[in-house]
Amino acid sequence: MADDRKLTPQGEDFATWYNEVVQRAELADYSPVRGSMVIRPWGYGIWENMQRALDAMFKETGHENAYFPLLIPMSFIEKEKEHVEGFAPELAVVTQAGGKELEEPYVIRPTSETIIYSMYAKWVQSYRDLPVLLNQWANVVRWEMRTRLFLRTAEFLWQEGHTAHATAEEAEEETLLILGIYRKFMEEWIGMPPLTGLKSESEKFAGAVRSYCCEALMKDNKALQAGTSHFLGQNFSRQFDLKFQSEEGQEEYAWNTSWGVSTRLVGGMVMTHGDDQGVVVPPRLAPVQAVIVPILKGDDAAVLEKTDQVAARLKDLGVRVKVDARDNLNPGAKYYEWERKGVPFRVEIGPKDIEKGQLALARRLAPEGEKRKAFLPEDEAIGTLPERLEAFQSELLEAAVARREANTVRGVTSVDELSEALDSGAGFVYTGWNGEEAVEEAVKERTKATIRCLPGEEFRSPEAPTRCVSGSGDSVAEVVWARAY
RNA sequence: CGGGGCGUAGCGCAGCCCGGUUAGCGCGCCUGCUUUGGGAGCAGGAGGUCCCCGGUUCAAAUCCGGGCGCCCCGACCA
Repeated sequence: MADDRKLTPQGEDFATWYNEVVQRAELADYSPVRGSMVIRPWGYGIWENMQRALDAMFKETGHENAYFPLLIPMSFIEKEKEHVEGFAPELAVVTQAGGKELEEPYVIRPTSETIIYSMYAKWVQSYRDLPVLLNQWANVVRWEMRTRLFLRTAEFLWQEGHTAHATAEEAEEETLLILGIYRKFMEEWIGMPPLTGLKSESEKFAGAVRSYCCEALMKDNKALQAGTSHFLGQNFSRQFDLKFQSEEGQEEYAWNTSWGVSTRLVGGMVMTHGDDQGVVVPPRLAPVQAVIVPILKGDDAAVLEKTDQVAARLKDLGVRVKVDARDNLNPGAKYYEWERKGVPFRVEIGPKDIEKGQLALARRLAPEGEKRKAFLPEDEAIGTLPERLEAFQSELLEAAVARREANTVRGVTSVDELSEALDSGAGFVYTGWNGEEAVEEAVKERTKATIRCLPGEEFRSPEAPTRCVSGSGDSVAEVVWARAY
């Protein structure tokens, strides 16, 4: 159980650090299935807390959960041209069942637009049936060439929202509503502040008219696409005959949106806050917010009794606590283990503390120059823990925002300058763009960076760029470049 | 799919080039005792299809052929 090796430092090899920390913090492990991982209880607990928070936000805004089949008829996927082109290379297909060849193969869903809109077509006749606002929590399979724990796995867990509306304006509004929810969730729960904006034509979802996205900057200065919200127009409704009769009696195709975030967010959390000691889990997501370690030296019964008392009092205050009373590990070994897993606070209780009516309270991270561990009067330590957890939560967000800003370069006007900025460690680089795909390709070829998004208004530079970074043509939009996961 | 690396006890590795006893080491695990405020100590013990299939040989972890999987770089990819 004890694991006394140090992690590969982030600065030495970030990718190796990531693989080690995910496994050794017991977030996930490799499985016998190629490219598929097992999400272990610690990682799954974090995902469950993400789910709970997001689910509540979806429901507050009028969405309901439903569930659609895992298997989708091949012909459904093939109906929308760009959709099938986008997903064909990574489909897993079922051709046999019940010992017989199937008449029509089934695809294991890579995403569910097709089967969901085919059902909406049955349920919607009138504008009075709109909007339809459904979400499903599900697993999907995409046969990726190269997989990485949480970031890109062949099978992953996600939520996918699918809505149908009577007007384009309403659908667009929905797309942006969800983008806002994603952003709020990432900031307030993960402490991972994303840039939000629009995808370029080449990066948008296969089958969408427009894709909005959340792009977060990881500690190695690579961008992670953390969530997307798509305006699908009538692309799918036309293929699946999703029509309704309008108030004026006209037959019209519905307007759709789809949006999703996945277990990739757990990887984003790791790469946003983790350090050389391990993962750091934001308090709101932590399955255990405070671990209590009893220091046993002879007077065990008294210490264990006090430990249980403190645990009960913290639980009453709404703190998720765990008592680690294992007797085969030294306290130090437990500290390292819980720090690697990223528990925000640790409480130590020993005979000396009982004598003095105090507790030792240690933070997973402390602000510059502050000690991580403090001895506090028992009542104070317990009573202030909820607010300390909230403070910890906001400090994580503040640190992540500061890191993003420190690694952002604006006003870049040439590809040379862009390339130089990226090579000297910049994360997000802002430039002008003439809207041509050829520029994206040329820059990608040279720098490995892609347009992560056309940033939303509040992220744009005070002065809009006038010329394209390529040097040819006026800028039609400011864009953000980064090397991405 | 191209290039590179790797696969030997739960984990990390040595042994392989140059075939030859019961296949080793560290950590972990089990039992006991002593410990416990930053990765405990001693003693005893358990644990192996040497990734898989085939070939060469009196004899294969080791040599040869094929396959599978993992990691890194690239290509590909919401």
